[in-house]
Amino acid sequence: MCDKKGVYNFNEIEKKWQDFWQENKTFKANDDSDKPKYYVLDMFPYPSGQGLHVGHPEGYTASDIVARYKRMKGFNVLHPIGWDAFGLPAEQYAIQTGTHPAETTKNNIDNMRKQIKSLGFSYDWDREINTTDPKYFKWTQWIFLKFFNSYFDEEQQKARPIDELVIPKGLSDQGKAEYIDDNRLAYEAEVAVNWCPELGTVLANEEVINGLSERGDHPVIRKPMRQWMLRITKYSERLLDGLDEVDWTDSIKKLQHDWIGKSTGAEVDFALDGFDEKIRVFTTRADTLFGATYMVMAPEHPLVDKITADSQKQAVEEYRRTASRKSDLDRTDLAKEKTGIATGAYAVNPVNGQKIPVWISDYVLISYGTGAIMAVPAHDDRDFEFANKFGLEIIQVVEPPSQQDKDAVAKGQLCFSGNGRAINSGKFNDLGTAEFKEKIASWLEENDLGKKAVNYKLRDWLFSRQRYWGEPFPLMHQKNGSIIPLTEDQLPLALPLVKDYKPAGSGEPPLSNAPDWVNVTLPDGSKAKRELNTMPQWAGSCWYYLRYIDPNNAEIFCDSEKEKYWMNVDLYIGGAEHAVLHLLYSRFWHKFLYDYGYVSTPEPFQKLINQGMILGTDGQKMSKSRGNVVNPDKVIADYGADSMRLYEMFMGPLEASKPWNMHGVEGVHRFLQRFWRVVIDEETGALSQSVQDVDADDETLRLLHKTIKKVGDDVENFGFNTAISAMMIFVNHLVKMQVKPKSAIEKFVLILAPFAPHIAEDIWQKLGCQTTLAYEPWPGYDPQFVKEAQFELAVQIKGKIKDKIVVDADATEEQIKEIALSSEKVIAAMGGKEPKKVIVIKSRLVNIVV
RNA sequence: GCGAGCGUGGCGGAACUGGCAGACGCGCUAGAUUUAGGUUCUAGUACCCUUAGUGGUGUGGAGGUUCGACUCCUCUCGCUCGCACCA
Repeated sequence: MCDKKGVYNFNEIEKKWQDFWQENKTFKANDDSDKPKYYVLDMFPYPSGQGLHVGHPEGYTASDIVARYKRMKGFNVLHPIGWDAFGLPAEQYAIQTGTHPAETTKNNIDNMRKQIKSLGFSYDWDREINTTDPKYFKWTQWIFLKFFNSYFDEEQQKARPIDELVIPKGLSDQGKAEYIDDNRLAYEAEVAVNWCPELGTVLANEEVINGLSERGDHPVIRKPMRQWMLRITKYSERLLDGLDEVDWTDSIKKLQHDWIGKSTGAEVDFALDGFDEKIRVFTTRADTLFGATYMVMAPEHPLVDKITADSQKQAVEEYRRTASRKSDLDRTDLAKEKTGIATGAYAVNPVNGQKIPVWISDYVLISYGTGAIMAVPAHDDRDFEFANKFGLEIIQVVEPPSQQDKDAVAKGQLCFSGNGRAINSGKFNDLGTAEFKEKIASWLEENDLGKKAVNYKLRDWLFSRQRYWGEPFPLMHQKNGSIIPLTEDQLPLALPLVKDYKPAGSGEPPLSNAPDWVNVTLPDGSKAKRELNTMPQWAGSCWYYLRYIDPNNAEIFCDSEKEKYWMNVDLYIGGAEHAVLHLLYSRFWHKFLYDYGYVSTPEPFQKLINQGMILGTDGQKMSKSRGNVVNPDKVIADYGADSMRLYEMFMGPLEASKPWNMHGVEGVHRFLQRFWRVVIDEETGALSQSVQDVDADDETLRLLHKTIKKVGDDVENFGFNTAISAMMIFVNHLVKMQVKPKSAIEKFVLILAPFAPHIAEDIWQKLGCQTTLAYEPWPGYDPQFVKEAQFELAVQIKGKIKDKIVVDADATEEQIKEIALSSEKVIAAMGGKEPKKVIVIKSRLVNIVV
């Protein structure tokens, strides 16, 4: 084998073409082109020390096939890649070894870039970006400052400069400043965070598992800390509406829809017996007001202190202390029984003047609605459970439609939360649920007791992290507490060098270890301190797709003419794990930039595809501990990048999870090898003698055209596995032929090229073509050849196949019927009976009913 | 608990809009080439039965609609993934 000159030497071929593409900048996207544009984007990777795993190339291969296909279809294609390079692992490594995260990151990027290049993806490498590059994060900081300097105009439903905010009259200077700060889209707030005393740091929700830290299993508690927040909730409605405009799967849309969690209902004020204050509640079931038998406030509710009776003070205090120590996870653990304590205070039900007790319980969340509820135990499962536990009154006010439920609910044995007919509700009796809601809302409004209201589950975005390896906030704090943002010419604000990457024990972030950087003298001689928090990893990925459009612009994050040409992203491929957060955050930033006219489209990503997970050979998720991780470098070394790409696509549908199988790689490798041998003489490396300039026979021509159609259609629909299967069928046909028509092979090479570009380029060259095939037009097909000349007609009697007859494709229904009925086998099978009904499906089958 | 998705040979998977289930690949069996293994090539391969047929059964299970169901409807079982007290 080794002495033959012309064997399929994939290592050599792949290196040769990767070098060629790089030297010739084959895939450089042109900003100034008459061609229609196509922007195909991959979710950029975090450059980890582990390097690439086989999951990465799945999405990247799919997008690369589309990119290459679209180029051949005459599109000007933008297909970029970069690095989402801020993040915790490099920082942890720095804590352990003292290596600067920038160095670790650079090494990891160099390694992964090499790996990615070895797969032959058609990226425009001149547009490579890196979120940790100061030239990049300058603009992340710049966008943050825009948020800081903006407010949300409710009337226009859009962001506007903070200077244009109308400030209420009669405020003191301090009051004005506070009013402004309260309206900024980036604001500071004291919020409860996951604090891990053992690690001395704050953790993200995802890093807390069952109340313990993911790393090291240390206890995590809730602790209020000053944090930066982004007011994403102002965009709830627009983020919801925008989902109608994009071409995403229903399941992803639903995920985002539910995450935003819009619910419409009413706010109702309950007077407090003996106090001037009122308790305001939010409810979606104002029609059950007559059944409200008690109230519950969140333990953190500001009224609790005021209204608690002296006799309950101690118990209430203790309950609040316990609740505050619980993590969110503990609090939401359904397995736990409901807890709570009465405050000793009473509220008055506005519809009937009934005095009802006020309790506190941690099943009511301070962060949703008004932080207090009216409890209707007969018609709310949670209230039902609570009332039963503490012996509170249950009054039925809705009659269920089903007789069975009716009795159980009446006896107080069952809670019914569906719609029904109103009872025990005074003048509202007999109303249906929907109608009741309307009527009671108007009644509340007329009597100044409440109004219609909308609530969202979506919370403002906690945007600061107590970490080193992130974008510094471009802000300074003065002694008097006021905040001075940096000006645009002061950006980027780079990270300082520190000796110690650990957070200070007090919870001060690692940046406090760089006093020279932290302490600033302002032009007027006064002192200020820089913000010590950094931004979360999501920040850089919120807008990276815009930077690819204009990666080196020093004046603006993206030139608006170029933005208008390239946006929006036509196809976005990435993992489903980002279905909510990344995609929601970047849509939010995009809409914000849209408000200022920096981007021209309301949504960034038109079409979204989530590739499925690649599992280990054992069908389990790949992990180091299971020892089932497949190394892509090894696969490429053994079988080549083309085989790797082909196998990743051949495994199954792109969006499905599927297990890896090394024999499968061998299978597609054999396919490439077989094709190679069809065309190339293995002894000499020249074109095989059997490839000749002859006309293709009818069968070959039909198969070729059918294959061209099938592969093109499948690429358009992301059915890469079936496209490959069609190409295998074609090659199997070629193998059988003594003389192979060169013209057919030329066309076939072109459709293979997006999938296995190296071998295709090489064969293209051996066929005598001088230059790269990357911009050769995608071959067309002739519809007349796609149809078969004849087909095999299946003849069924009562749905069972009795005969198969070859029939001309242009036979009429009558002719087909006749042919079928005159078949000997059919006549025999009918046994002399007369056909009752004959169903003819053209070009498929005939079904005879007797 | 709620929501979404999925169940097809030994395995990964195909099957257009209700029209021949199992394309393509893996694996396996037999044969050819080879000193042998591997490679390559040829033939076969859903299951069951028998005298190998013009046979029976088959798309998680049970019903239904239809001339005809992997496909549509109802119920049910199993798996996977989200969400998880949002009033």
